[in-house]
Amino acid sequence: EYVYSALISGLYKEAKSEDAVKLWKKMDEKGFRPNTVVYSALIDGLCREGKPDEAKEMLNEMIDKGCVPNAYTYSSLMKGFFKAGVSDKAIQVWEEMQKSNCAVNEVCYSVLIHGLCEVGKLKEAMMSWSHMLSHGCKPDAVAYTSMIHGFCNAGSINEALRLFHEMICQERKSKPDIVTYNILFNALCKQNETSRAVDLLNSMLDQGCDPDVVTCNIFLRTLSERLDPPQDGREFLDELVIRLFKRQRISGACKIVEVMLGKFLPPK
RNA sequence: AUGUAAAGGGGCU
Repeated sequence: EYVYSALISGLYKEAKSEDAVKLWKKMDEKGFRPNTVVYSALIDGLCREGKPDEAKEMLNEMIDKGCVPNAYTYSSLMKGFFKAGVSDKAIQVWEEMQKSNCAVNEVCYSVLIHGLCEVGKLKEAMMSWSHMLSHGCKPDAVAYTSMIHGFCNAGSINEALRLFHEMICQERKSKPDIVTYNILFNALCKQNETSRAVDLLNSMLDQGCDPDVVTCNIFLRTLSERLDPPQDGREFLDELVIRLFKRQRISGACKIVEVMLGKFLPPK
């Protein structure tokens, strides 16, 4: 099981689906009975390939054979249908999971909330958020960030910030990370609230979170598009490097220097 | 304590 699941998953991720299917057939010929993990790897692979309907058939097959789908299986399938633009079927999978005895976790909720937000169903996403809380499932950083992203895209930055402040007080697995911050930077910059974005950047540095290449791109873009006269961002990044260095954040500073070199913005 | 076969979030394109 361990080898087959790892191979199938890896082959699909490298876009070698023919090889994955060959392996699956070979496994079958050998009379090997795949378990939940192996089925889940195949279902996830089919979804990545854009074939969620085939993946759904495999779900039915595994159930017929007495194999019990779990949160991995259902979350992959939901994501697959969302990715294919068939959110109705994704929701059907969600409902099927609810009817099963499967323990729903924060990953399932993240996939659902992300998918709903992506098709503009913010209300439904918020209902899923409440559902998660009322069922005793604690949102982790990804779940929070998915909901925050949904609020930002709907223009509800204040709602997004309310969740963000909630995250700050949580335990480690629910603390905001660089992805959370980048989503907020992007939303604030796009609403011409650059100074609030810079304030948030400062508090991020205080929290011990290092900026990355996406952070740089977000700020460089606003500096060149929203500023009169436009800036190339070199000074901004130079200052960032210095501030990281002063805080002994050597690897964080190096990351920014690498970004600068990659953009032909020579650091001072 | 953490990690140890399969699933989830960010900018530009």
